[in-house]
Amino acid sequence: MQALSKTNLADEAIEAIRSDIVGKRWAVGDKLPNEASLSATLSVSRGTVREAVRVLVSQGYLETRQGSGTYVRSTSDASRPLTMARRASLRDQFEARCALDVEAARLTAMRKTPETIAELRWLLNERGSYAGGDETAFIERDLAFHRAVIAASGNRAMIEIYAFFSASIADTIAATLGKDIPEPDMQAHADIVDAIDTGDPDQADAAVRRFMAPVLAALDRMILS
Amino acid sequence: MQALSKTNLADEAIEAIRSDIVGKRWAVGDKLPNEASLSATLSVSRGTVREAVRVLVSQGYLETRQGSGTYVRSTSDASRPLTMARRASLRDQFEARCALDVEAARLTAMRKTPETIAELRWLLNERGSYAGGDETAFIERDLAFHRAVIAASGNRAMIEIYAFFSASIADTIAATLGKDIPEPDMQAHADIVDAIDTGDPDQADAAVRRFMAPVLAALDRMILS
DNA sequence: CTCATAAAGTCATCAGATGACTTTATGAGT
DNA sequence: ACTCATAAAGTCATCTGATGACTTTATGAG
Repeated sequence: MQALSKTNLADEAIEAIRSDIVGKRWAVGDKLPNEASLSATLSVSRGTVREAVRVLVSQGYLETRQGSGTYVRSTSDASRPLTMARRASLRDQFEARCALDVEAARLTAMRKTPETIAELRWLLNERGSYAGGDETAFIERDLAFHRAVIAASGNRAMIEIYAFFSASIADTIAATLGKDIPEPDMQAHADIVDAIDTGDPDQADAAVRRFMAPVLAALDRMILS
Repeated sequence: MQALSKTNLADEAIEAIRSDIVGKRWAVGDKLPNEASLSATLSVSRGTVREAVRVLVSQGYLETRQGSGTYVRSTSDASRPLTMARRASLRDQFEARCALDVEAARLTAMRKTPETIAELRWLLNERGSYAGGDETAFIERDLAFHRAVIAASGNRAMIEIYAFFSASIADTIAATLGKDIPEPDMQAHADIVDAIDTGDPDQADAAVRRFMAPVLAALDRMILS
């Protein structure tokens, strides 16, 4: 597909072996070639082969038995996609989170109740505007509002995936860059609630897109610079 | 949880480092001691340290930057949301997948190239219509088309999450009910490609929604009955 | 004070060697 | 012919040392 990400030898070895496993070249229970053979086949050192094998063991694909060999334990790993998603770029993760924001807002608009709207307005009021002080707490209040919008959609799958991206994005931001990312103001937030309150999915959709556009644009500028 | 077999230095190193991470001895973004130091601290060789670190990287806890060091990326268990999302209802999972379909189609419409469109049309032709025979192979071809639409968006996070839901949905369907879910026909698929080809995100969005509506409606009837 | 360059620090990878454990081959004893 | 202890071979586990690639920091000329 696209291989623009600089890849190291061990990761290539992991993918090479994994593809042979999921491609059913070896069945469950089969014994892999020994480390020396794999080393020669993949044109990497034995140490690199061992790193690759150990990762695949930790992911449940393989099992090693000292003195005996390495065996296929499973040909699939359900946790892989999320692990990979977590390694995607900040831009991509944010874009995915936006997708959930938009679609959840549509659902919420269709399924809203007066109580839902009241709770959202209350959370938004609690959030307030940032005026110095404990930034972590403010971010948590902000996130609580967004989570509530998703939660109001009633879709548990979206709720969990959204939480996944929120945490992953927070990690990435904390680890890589300062927060030069614009924080939409009170009015932008209130617009979302109002749009949901109309009960029209298209209005909710549009409100969230307007909300997110400047943030995504800022991320693009960061990448280009 | 962990077996009592202590027969493995690398696993002990993994647990030692992981416990220091989740125990907040190092915060997110912190730099770990270099490989030589870890090697001395844990009383294992550098190669063993590297195996341990690589496993933790694959699990999302750490991140290594050649020439710079090894950094804490997350202190939380990344697999929890996954487990919860898998437990969501089939309806919710499908709805989440639709959200990705819609948003990815928008992105693809904006970023498409002639090659992209050509590949999509080729895949759709390969898919053909189901006319009896190997149903598994047909489903795989159908999925390949949908995956290609997502892949063309260029968003790696969405690609992986989509794969996650696809697999999870397939599991759920196989485990619980037969396939009384309607399969959109050739024309519905072709409409999506055409809409993407216009380059207009709104048209792509609408095409996917038209595509998905009957499927979601069928799921709703199932739940109500 | 700026900025190109050198130096130091760190991960990536390789090669070779030894030890531990498992499996298989061997052969004496019955 | 069979049994079974033992040797031999095969394989993973681990260590040591070295080289290359990349990043960060220190240096010094202008």
